[in-house]
Amino acid sequence: MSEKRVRADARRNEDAVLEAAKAVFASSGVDAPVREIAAKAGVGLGTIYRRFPERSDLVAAVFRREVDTCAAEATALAESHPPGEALVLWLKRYTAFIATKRGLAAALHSGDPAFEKLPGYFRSNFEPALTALLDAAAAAGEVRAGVAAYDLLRAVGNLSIASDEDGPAYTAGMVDLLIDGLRFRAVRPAEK
Amino acid sequence: MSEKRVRADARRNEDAVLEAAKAVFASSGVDAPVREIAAKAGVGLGTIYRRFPERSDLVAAVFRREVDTCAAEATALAESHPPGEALVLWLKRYTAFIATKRGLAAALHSGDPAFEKLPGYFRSNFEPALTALLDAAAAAGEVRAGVAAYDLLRAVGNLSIASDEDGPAYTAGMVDLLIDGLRFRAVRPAEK
DNA sequence: ACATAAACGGATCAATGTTCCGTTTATGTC
DNA sequence: GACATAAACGGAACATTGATCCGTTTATGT
Repeated sequence: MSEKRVRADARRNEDAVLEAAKAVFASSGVDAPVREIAAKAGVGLGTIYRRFPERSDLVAAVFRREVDTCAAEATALAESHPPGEALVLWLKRYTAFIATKRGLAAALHSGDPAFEKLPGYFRSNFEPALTALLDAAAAAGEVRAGVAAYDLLRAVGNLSIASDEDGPAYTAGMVDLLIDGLRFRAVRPAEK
Repeated sequence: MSEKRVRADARRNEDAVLEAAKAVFASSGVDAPVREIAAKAGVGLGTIYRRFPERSDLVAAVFRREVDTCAAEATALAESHPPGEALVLWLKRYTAFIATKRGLAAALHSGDPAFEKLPGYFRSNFEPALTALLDAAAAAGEVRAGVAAYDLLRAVGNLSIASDEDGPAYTAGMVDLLIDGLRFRAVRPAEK
């Protein structure tokens, strides 16, 4: 079923709203009022609600957009870095992404139907991205083979669950350890 | 500094409010409106806000009360069951407690200052309770020694993070496995 | 240039968190 | 038991926010 063409001003406003929402969530938290987002985007409330029927739909859209951006960065890194380096850089990027999702995570587990498809979206975007990086790095002999992307994604997610203020340093240190664990027992091509 | 005596009707209403809040959170979710809680408790809105300056203070109070109840059950179980059995029963009770805190967990991670002392309250109540049960069970040779209560509490918490509808069954099964892991390599007193 | 439909935006409404203050009641003293 | 007093009560009112509605504006196709 062909999608009805969307006007240019509608596309422009949608982008503005998503950018504004991202910035407002970062500065005022994921519970910041829609009026603040509208003011920052320079649009009316009706403009936001015409495109996002409920506030949670807007939150979910921001999340999906950031998943898209982070997943796309895997391809970009693979094109400009050696396999092992690309993998490490992306895992650090992903860890940073998870860190900024703390407040969003609370909303995600609120039971709101708008969020129920997000875990799947998350997985269907990140898993292929990381699998590609892992395969390339393993083929280059820079990491061991046989590590499932999903397991790594969950591991970083779990390691990011920290209850003290030293959380970020702890998480970064543990992710470094994880990466070194990947390197250990890598099989160099010439050794095969 | 001596605490000013609180009137009997004030104490009665506070209990009524906390009981009502617990029931309303269970039936309507942790975001249920204060008006619903007031109606169920049979008090006015001013009565709630006089004792709990903000809604999040009420949520935190409900949580502390349930932590108190669950922790106290450890002592009660120890008095009426053999050590190993008391340990198992309490771990299951604790698992059930964690399960009912899903919605509350979202609120807890919202960044609200009312909740920032709760992890400490949680830990300072549950850790001694579980340590006592573990020590008694180890002394009876029913479980291995050397397992930190805090590690177990966190493990059950982490195992309770499930993203599908089979979560409860999965969690129960994994907690059973954990308990069996405790039993394995228990040192019977006569074998020492 | 014009017709038309998509998009806009902000006033308005409903719901909820929170405050305020006149009224009620528990408690201590005589 | 009467009385004074202060603690507690409760619901109307206020502020804020999610969401809706409809007159106006603007993008787009002919």
